[in-house]
Amino acid sequence: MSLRHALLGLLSERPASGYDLLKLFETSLANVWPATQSQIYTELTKLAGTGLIAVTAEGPRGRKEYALTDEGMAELRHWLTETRPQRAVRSDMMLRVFFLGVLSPEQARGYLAELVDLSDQACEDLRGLMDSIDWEDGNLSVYGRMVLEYGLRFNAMRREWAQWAADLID
Amino acid sequence: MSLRHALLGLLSERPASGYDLLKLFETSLANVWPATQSQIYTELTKLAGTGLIAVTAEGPRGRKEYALTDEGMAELRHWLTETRPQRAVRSDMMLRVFFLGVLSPEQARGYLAELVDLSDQACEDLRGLMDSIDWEDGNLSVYGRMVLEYGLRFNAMRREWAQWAADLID
DNA sequence: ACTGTACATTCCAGTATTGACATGTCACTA
DNA sequence: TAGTGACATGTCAATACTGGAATGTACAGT
Repeated sequence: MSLRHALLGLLSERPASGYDLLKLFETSLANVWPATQSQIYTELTKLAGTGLIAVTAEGPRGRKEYALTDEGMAELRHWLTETRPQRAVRSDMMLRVFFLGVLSPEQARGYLAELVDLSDQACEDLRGLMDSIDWEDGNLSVYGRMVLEYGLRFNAMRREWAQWAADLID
Repeated sequence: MSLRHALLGLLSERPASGYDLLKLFETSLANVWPATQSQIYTELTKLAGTGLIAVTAEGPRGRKEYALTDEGMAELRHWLTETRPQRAVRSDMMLRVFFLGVLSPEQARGYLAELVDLSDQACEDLRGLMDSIDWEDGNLSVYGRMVLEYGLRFNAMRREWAQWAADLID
């Protein structure tokens, strides 16, 4: 159900088309809630159907600009304040670690070394993102930056952990 | 596709019934790849259909014990060595942070304070889990412990971050 | 005038996941 | 012996997600 709220959240900042939202997902939200193009367009149609958002303008190439309605804003606030976040986080990466025992120690170490590289790469990407973003925006800018910091800390933590774990195999 | 491999991984340690696997998911795997009962039984049937696992014994109450076949083991190894883990991690919790701007600073701070508590709680739960597990087992024990350590570090990191973020709002 | 690229949307089949409901057995104990 | 709780599986409808195909428009540069 979070995709719905992710869209409401983005639209709370400013009106946007499906295409705009897709780009926003690719940059800012990709690291916390990835979504595909088909999913976004489908959900926008549903959201418009239930009145949480509305088409406020039409542009070239069939562009439809959506904006949050009062009901949509109410739903967004309700989600943020009245519902508890899910504790469960799925991690393919960590799931694999459980079963490294079926591989040789060398292979297991190799996997963990890969995680180190991957975390480094992710950190670098986030830093690139940080530089590329126009930080003059509204609320999303302040809180988006917070999430970015989280990403950096998270990857640093994972890097250290993978290093530690790889050393442990010896 | 990871549930399939999670099951293969657990069965690589020892044969087990759907019920056993369900319990294993509830404890060890709940934090990296949650799965429901219906999903597990459905997947076991499919896996048995494709020959990656096989029923090796039947017990009371219709209990069916599954074991990994050679093909299943090959598939598990293939997954671990030949396929890249997904970088994307969905986090409801962090998604919300993006949109805290629609709330008052007090409410936003409240949410972050909740994350601090939640992380503390998670740490405590993991420590409880650590004490309750029989660490004399095979491979799963070694690598399961690694994942547990990851959980502890992860929650500690998140705690610090949430604290930092809450302070930032002032 | 042509061409490539970015813009922009819709639809679909297949798979994964959720959250029930339904059914029955076995062991223990009050 | 009646009841409870743990054991054990199967099924279903609804929703979420993936990955791709199909279609077409506007614009900038050559």
